[in-house]
Amino acid sequence: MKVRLPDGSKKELPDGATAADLAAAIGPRLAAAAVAATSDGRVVDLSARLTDGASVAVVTPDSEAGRDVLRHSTAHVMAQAVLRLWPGAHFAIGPVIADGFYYDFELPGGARFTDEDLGRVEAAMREIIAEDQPFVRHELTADEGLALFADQPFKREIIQAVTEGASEVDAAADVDGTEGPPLVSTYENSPAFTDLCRGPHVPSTGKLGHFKLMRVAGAYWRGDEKRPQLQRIYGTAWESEVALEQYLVRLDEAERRDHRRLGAELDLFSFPDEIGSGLAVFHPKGGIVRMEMEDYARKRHLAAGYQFVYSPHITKGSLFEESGHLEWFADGMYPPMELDGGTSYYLKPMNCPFHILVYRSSQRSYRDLPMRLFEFGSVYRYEKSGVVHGLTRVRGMTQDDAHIFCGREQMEGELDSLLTFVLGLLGDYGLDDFWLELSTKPEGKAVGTDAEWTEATTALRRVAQGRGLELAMDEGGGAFYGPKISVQARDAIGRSWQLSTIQVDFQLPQRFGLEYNGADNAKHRPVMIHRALFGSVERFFGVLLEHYAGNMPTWLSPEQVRVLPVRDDHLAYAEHALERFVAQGLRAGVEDAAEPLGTRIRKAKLEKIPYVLVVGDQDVEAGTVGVNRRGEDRPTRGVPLEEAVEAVRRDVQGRWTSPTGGPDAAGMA
RNA sequence: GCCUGGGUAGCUCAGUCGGCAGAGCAGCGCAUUCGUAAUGCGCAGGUCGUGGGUUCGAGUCCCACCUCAGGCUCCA
Repeated sequence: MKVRLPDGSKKELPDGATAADLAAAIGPRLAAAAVAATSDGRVVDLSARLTDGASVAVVTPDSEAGRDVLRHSTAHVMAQAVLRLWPGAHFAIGPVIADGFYYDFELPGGARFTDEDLGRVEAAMREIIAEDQPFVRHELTADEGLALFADQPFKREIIQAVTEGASEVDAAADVDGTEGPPLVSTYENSPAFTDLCRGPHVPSTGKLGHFKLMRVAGAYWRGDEKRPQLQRIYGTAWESEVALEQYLVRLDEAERRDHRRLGAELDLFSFPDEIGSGLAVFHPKGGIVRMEMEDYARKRHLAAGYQFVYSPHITKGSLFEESGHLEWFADGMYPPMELDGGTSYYLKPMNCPFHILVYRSSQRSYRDLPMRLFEFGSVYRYEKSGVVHGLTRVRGMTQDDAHIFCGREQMEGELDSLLTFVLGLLGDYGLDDFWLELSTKPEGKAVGTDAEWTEATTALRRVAQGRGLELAMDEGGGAFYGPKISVQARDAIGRSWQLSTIQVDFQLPQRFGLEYNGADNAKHRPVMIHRALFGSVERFFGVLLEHYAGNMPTWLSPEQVRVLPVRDDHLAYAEHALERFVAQGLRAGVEDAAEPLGTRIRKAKLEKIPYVLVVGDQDVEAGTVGVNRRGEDRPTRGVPLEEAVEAVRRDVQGRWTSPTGGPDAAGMA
């Protein structure tokens, strides 16, 4: 028989040859490295028989597919190790995830994993790997499978779900697509361990070894809060010790960028216990960053035709009854404050009802539309205690929130210009790698007719597609009142953050009976678009901080320039220089020579100040400064003072994100 | 809310068997006046997350709560 190789060539093999035979026929080094193969795009075991005419490729561990196989096989070895250490444990599923894998278990007697257990499990895994056990695939009927896993309830549940053709396809099992009784596949490592699995796997455990168990966690069976909570171990596995090491370094880098750590180090914000979980205070330096962020957004919104409104933090419950929030969002709200007359007041979780009341405060004409009402609105949401996380998930936040009221026929155009506005604005903050996600009607938790949902969803989809950006579907992920597009941004180290959301809403205008007089002198109902570009100011702050690793662009930096006199007899000149920067509206400071120059430079660098200027005898003489820019190795001496002022001014005015503030400089301490 | 691990000086952390509360950095004082990432000496700083309990004696053992981290679930 003949098979086609990736380079287009054909290879003649004896009938019945396996993928391993193919690798061996190509070369001994490939055969030794091979962990799996692909046949017509499907990843298969090396032991799989090839079919005549198939397009095949050998999979090595240094590819995405290869690492997946490695990780999946390592997960099996971990399960085997856990079952060896905890006889009678039940094991559930063990899929591959980004950069690693996990496996869920139920330990006998309700036991839990502790961090110390990770070392024991790792040691047992290394034994299994040293034993070089083969992964042997078997195919069984469902009944045989149920018998084999008689004492493994989770495996039995998977077999039942999969063979009944349930739509929830599970990664842990495989159904033979052909006629006859449904088959499931298993992999046997040793007489002591067989796992239900779709595969494929490396040929034997000896191919594994560059792994590390990362942490233990609880996880609900099938992600359902109402089902038993299982014990999960997360691990990572790589093709080589070097690759594993590089991954761990990458984790360290992410940790160095952690906005919670940077927030404390740079004295930007904190979460005092005295206030409560998920409630931040911004310190003076963080306050400047935030003020600049907000001021620029205000300017852009004004220019884009938004009108500014303000609304209170609390309201009578009747408003949230009218809006439907008490019916649909009560779980996310703080409990009511009961006042004298028995009236309940609530902290607002959203701004929309207030903006609606502004709209409804007088008669509206088609000439008023689209009406775009903007507010930095602080809202409070009662998040479950386990979910608060730094600035990205808080209980009190400020949204850069606006509601656009427009005619139905204006909707699509408005959405389109809105998306342009969003991407442009985010770009000015230095984010420029986006993808979109379209969230559709949530089942059983939505208001409105199917026709309305379809109309809104279609409009959003058309606008999103018109952008040519990657578009992912989030079926059932919409809010109860309408579908949405969320704009996801990738940061400097490739992580995605959900930022902007744009939601269409036919419901609230209806609930609140909103109207406008059309050109036809008839009453019409406006459409409402909810949108927040930062998502929340707090989250966006955190995202920018991580994106820049604390090296905020100069225009956002709390202190843009620090002037250091070499000796105190240069102090007067340093202060003169300072005045020149301050006169241009720049944020600058001077530190006198009480400490050695090297120490003061180090302090300024650790504070990530974009421009450190040193002035000494020569500068006083010549009217110059020595410029030490963030992200550059060596300073530039003898720059005329006014030239330096102008350079910083241009940096700020242009909102440069590179090189001094951008990701290019992000690696600098 | 659930699972695992934490909370000791402003920060990072040590604290053995239950027996006087420790270090580095930061801060303050004095000296030092220096050309590009840590000058020296000294001083001060703590209700060991909070509240109960066990004990002659608790940072250490037990219980409850608060809070943080990593997950699950959820979401801007």
